[in-house]
This record gives sequence, C-alpha cells and structure tokens, in this order.
Amino acid sequence: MNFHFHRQGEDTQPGGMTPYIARRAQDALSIYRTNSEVYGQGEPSGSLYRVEFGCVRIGRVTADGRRQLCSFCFAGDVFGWESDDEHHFFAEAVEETGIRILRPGRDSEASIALFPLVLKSLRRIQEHLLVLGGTKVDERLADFLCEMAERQGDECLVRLPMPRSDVGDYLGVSFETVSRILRRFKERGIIRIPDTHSVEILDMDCLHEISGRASV
Amino acid sequence: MNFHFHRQGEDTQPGGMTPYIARRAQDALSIYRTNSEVYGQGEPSGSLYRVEFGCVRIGRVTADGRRQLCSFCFAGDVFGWESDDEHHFFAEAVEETGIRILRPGRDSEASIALFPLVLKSLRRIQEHLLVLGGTKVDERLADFLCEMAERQGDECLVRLPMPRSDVGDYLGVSFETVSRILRRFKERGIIRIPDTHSVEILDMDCLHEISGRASV
DNA sequence: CGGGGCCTTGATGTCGTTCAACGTATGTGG
DNA sequence: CCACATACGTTGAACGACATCAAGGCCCCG
Repeated sequence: MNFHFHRQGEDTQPGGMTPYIARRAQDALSIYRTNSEVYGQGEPSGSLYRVEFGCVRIGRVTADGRRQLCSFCFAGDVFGWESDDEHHFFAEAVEETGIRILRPGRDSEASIALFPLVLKSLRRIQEHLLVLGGTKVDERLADFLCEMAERQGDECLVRLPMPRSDVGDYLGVSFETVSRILRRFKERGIIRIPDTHSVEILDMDCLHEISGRASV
Repeated sequence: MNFHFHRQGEDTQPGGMTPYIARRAQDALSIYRTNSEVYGQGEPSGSLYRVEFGCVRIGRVTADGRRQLCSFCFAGDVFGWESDDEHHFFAEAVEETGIRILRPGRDSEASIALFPLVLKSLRRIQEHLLVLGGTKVDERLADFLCEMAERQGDECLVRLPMPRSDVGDYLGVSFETVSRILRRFKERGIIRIPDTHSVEILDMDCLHEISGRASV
C-alpha cells in the first residue's frame, strides 16, 4: 500500500491501518538533502522513521568494502527497525527527502500498531531475497522494474531517483551491467528510457515473465 | 497439513525465554518426518510454529522452477510470520523435527511477546540478504558455515542436517559448487569433513575473513 | 543383487565482472 | 562566458568464475 505525498495535518487515514502512528505524527518533519545520512552503521537506535516524500536507501558497507543495499523506502514506508539498540545498517537520502521521526513507546499499543508494519518490511525483504538468490541478471533487473512499478501504483512510467550504482548494489550486480541490461531491454522493445531517471514499461507481461519471480 | 505422529500434552519448556508463548505452549507438539511438509505455498496462515528439535527449511518454488530457501530454523526458532492470511513460502522438515504450534491472539499481550521474535527474524533475513548480494561463492559458503557455527553455540563441530542441494538453494549456488568449495576449504586446511553432515572448523578466523560479512 | 538418493569430480561453455575509455550534464572559479 | 572539474552514465574488450552437463562412487533399503 503506497501513501503518496501524505502530508501532515490530514486526518484521513488511507486504509486506516496505523492509527497509533498517525496520532503521534506531529513529531518533527526533517528534510534531508541528496546523499545526506539519516543514520549510520553502529549508531544507537530507538526511533522509527517514516518517509513523507523522496527516497531513502538502507544498506551496509561490508568489511571488504562492498556496499550492499537492502531496501529503498518511499513515501509511506517506515524504516529503522532493529532487534537491539544499535543500527546495523545505514540510511541515506537518495534525493531530497522528508522524513518524520516516530518515537513509539514500548507499550502494547505501540506493538499492536507497529506489528503489521514490521511484517510488511519482513515480507518485502523476503521477496528481495528471492531475487538475489537467482543467478540470472536479467531476472534481477526485470524484477526490480516490476517492484518499482508496483510500489509507484502500477504506473507504466517508473521513476528511478537513485543512480545506477545504487541499483547495482541493491541487486548485487555491477553498475555497468545494470546499464547494459537496461539497454538490452530497450532494444527488445520492453522498455523506453526517456531520461536516465525514468523508465517507461512498454511490455509489462514480458517483464514479469523474465523475472520469473512469481510462486508456482 | 500433515500431523505425523501427533502427540500432545508435554509441558516442558526449553529455555523459558518467551513467557507469553510458553504459557500457551501446551498446544500440540507435532513430529514431522524427514522431508514432510509443515505448510505449503498458498495455504492459509494464522498460526506460528516453534521448532523444538530438528530443522526446518523455509522457501519458495518460483515460476521458472527454481527453488530458493530463505532460512533454516532450528530448536527455539519461531517461523510462520505472514503479512496477510496466506503462506507465501513453504516449510518442510529437513530431518525428523518436533514443532509446537502456537496460536497467538491478536491482542496486545501477544504483540508484545512476539515483537522481539519477529525482529529477530527480520535481522536474520537481512544478514542473509547481505550474503546473497555478494558475487563470490567462497564468501557465501564461509558465511554459511560461520552462521551455522554461531547458531549452534559457537562449537567448532558444525552439524549440517540438510543435503548439499539445500545449502545450494539457500546460498543461490549450484549444489556441485557447494561440494567443490567445501573441498577447497578442506584442502586449505580451514575445515575438516568427518562425514557429509558434519564440518569441523579448524580456522574460524580465516573463515570470517573469507566471508567478509562484518560491517566496517 | 539391484535401484535410487546423495555426493563428488571432471570438462566445457557462457555470462558477468573488471578494467579502461569516452560521453554527458552540472557546477565553479577565473 | 569559457575552461575546468566532478559525478554519473554508456560502451567495448578480455579474463575468469560458476552453471551446466555428464559420469562415477557410496550408502541405504527393498
């Protein structure tokens, strides 16, 4: 479920599924500039963060210098979950991004409200895991485009605010390969690339077929 | 749903770390035989499952026939989380496995008790995701062995109840490669392989170094 | 004794990383 | 306004790693 451009002060709750969070949402709204850090690996955790607009990348830099992104968060997504009191991942703004900081208590009310959200995060990560498990790079890219399309309301015109290197680090693929696969898709008539940060999906069925992600 | 050798009425609680769950744990204890299904993709969800002994694999078969495993669950692990009322993954017993079925309510008490558990699952999956994002197969195997060692109490002698094909499907690698890499580790003196389902880690530091998973 | 899993090992081909060069857009200071 | 710098993106060439195909070994069970 995508809350696009959800602004403060609106009492309407899309879906009405997170009343507790909504009530506390008068907490600070912070604007992060492109590539600025929301939190870093190793910093103390405790708060949750909800994206109001823009895009955030969550990831980690491993000991050997590789950078792996776990997820992108768009408007409506909540991130910052940790199983202990430390952030094991970093969070950075991909573009100019508005983030509302939530400070849920550890009481029952908070748990009830947050449970569906953390399950949603879990679900999304599991899906991503399926993608990374595959060996074919086309599948990964195809799936990525499908995922972005879904999360942006199944529009055919998908916006990709992140650079190619982010896509690569998200999919476990070199950024050169990202570029090449996109060209290949374009040549096959599956997508159009109006500009570097937009992709128009011309043949969604084909894309789904390539990704092969769907369960049997 | 198959209840093999379904027994009831055991009150002993290993660990006793999850009071709420423990109280309800007089629920059924089921014994699943090797390779039997706990639940399948597409079946209705609702319950949680706690492994008492043995090992469970969680995964999915994708449209193109590939099988991807998301996680292994050992004694004490809780699985079966879903964001809606359907299982999107299957769960199968790797070996003879005892599972206690929990039927938590949707009340606050349940949420509070379960929250740390689902966060733990989330954490584990995120770590696994980091591994799958890497390109080198040695890293994946090294990390797998480290993970198994950790979860079995940092013993040097690690038990691998699952077949090589499961390891491969878990790591996104062909089972032949799993076999080859293990041999390579053995030849380098990093591990010993007393029998096919046991690995003795001789040089844990080296293994950690190969995996390169640790954050900076 | 025969059959079927599971594991190992070898040979081969392919796909993706890596290295390298170039193109393009945006911003900065002279 | 132009020269330059910087970041991002595209494209090419070549090597190497891993999947795939294939064969054989081991063990358990019928």
